[in-house]
Amino acid sequence: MENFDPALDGAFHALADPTRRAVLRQLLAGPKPVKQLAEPFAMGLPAFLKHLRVLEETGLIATEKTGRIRTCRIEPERLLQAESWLAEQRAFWGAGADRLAAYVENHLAEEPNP
Amino acid sequence: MENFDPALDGAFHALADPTRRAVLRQLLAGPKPVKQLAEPFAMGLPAFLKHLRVLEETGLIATEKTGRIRTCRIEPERLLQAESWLAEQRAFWGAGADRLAAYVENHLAEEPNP
DNA sequence: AAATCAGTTCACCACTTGGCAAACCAAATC
DNA sequence: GATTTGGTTTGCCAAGTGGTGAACTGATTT
Repeated sequence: MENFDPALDGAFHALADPTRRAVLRQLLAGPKPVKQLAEPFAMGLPAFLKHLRVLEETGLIATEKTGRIRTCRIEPERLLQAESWLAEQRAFWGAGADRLAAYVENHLAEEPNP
Repeated sequence: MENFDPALDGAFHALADPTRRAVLRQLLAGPKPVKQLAEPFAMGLPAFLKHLRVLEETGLIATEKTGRIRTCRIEPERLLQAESWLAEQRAFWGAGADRLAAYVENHLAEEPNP
């Protein structure tokens, strides 16, 4: 029932950028320092740091600075929250019988694009 | 490996707005005309139509106009695509053993002795 | 035919986003 | 102690977003 959940807003907004999704992908393999994370992207560090800050403020990653390097690690809770919202919606449109019938009628006759 | 998928960009961007998420919730119960969809929200129709267009261009909903009323219905494919991306990431960070250990250490008060 | 109703379009506005360059700070390194 | 290295801050800019009000179109009702 939490339609106005700011955490969801932030999580989906953060995920809407390919750079940020790629950062999350990199962090799946384990924590990494900022510069190593930034390497694959064709942009300056300031721009990249903005993306990191978005991810951190949203709670999708956490960072810690030791010495002069800042290490980033993934923070799975928000990711799980976003996924569970989507799963909840899916469960819902699976629930209505007529809704399901309409879906079948409209989509099963054609070839869906994967 | 499709990090630069514009469809995902659009889907997550569309989901980042509470109004649009609420519209999707309403449509889970079945197709609805525009005005009925717009009723719960404290905004004019032009602003609401912009949200609907975002949802439609992203492929999250489909609309059809008969007479003077436009009926909207949900289009589950994009939703599934977004959810499966998240599920994929979750599967990944479940894969790394040290990553999993760090997660347990940081978030669970239990002892993960395998 | 006139009035209403459901959308639509248009012009405009405040605010955010995503990028840049340049200067700056602190920690390693030479 | 001078220099590189990793990160940060500060302005700045073009483009996009989310909203408004007013005018308009076309279908329905009276």
